[in-house]
Amino acid sequence: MLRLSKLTDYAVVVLTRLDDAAEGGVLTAPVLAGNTGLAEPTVAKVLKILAHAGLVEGRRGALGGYRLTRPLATIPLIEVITAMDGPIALTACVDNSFGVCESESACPVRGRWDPVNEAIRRALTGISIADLAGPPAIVPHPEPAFPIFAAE
Amino acid sequence: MLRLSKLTDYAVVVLTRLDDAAEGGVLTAPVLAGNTGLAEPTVAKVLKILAHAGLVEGRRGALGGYRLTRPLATIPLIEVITAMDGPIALTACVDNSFGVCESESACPVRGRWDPVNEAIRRALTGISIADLAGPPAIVPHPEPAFPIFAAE
DNA sequence: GCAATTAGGACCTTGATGGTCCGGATTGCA
DNA sequence: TGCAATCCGGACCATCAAGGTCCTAATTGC
Repeated sequence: MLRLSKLTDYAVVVLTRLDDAAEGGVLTAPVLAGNTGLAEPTVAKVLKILAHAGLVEGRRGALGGYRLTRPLATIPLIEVITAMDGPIALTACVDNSFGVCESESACPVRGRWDPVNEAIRRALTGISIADLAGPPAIVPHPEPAFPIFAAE
Repeated sequence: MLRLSKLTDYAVVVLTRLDDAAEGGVLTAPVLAGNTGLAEPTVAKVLKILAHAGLVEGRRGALGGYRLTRPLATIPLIEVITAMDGPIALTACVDNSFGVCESESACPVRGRWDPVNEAIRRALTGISIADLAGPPAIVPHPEPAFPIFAAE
């Protein structure tokens, strides 16, 4: 299905809700769970991963919570996907690990998936989380030119 | 990981190998299995799905086999992915089926994934199977302009 | 009639994903 | 100083779809 994980979907929702916090304020995992309608342990898991990626910042103790480290408009979608799902890699043969594919010698598309991955990577880089959460009006993207096969 | 299924990967390999057949000739599943290094039942499965999608044509009986219905250059990658994996849909909330998501009322990104799916869809439409199997030299794509957020 | 081949589907196994839970560390407050 | 709230890190298990195999028809050529 070429789908991304639910955790990534949750992450986008949580990030947009986290944006509702007052300036400099923090939101706790239970509060975010309530706001999003997601289960609290799940939200906590998402926040931990996002914190590990540096997208959010956790503060412990009483009056602790999470807050964004950057405005949503400066967070490209691919960064969230990479944080939650790992690097974009449509197939297993994208890395240069030889010897793992038994069809290696006969495979005619070996190494050819890279441009595809790159094309998708660029598409996801050009969309910010703010674009997903923003007002209904679509904001034209500042980088309209999009050559699929750039010079390698 | 944002990966597509192995079957799709196999499909691309099989299609490129199928292109080796002589003009008008056919290749049988066992032969293709030998050429690709994949298991014969797996190749047969892939071919059946591709035949159902109209990308290849099967001929039964003795001297039967499969052949391409179109040149590889005219088959966009997305067509193979759609045939093998189903339609591109990064998240479950892309269709307009209301009432299935318990967080529906609180979800701030509802319906906002469509542009993302569309962006990826375009990226994959601009790449043909021939591009994946072709010579190392990258062929510049005839449709370089790629507005992420087109007017809706 | 027989062999070769595709067509269609059932079946089982395996791995990743989704989701939950627990103990420990940190912080603020009484 | 003790306590409560909260994040942090990881382990754990259930579920589900993907991967892969196999079997039985249907078709075709010799």
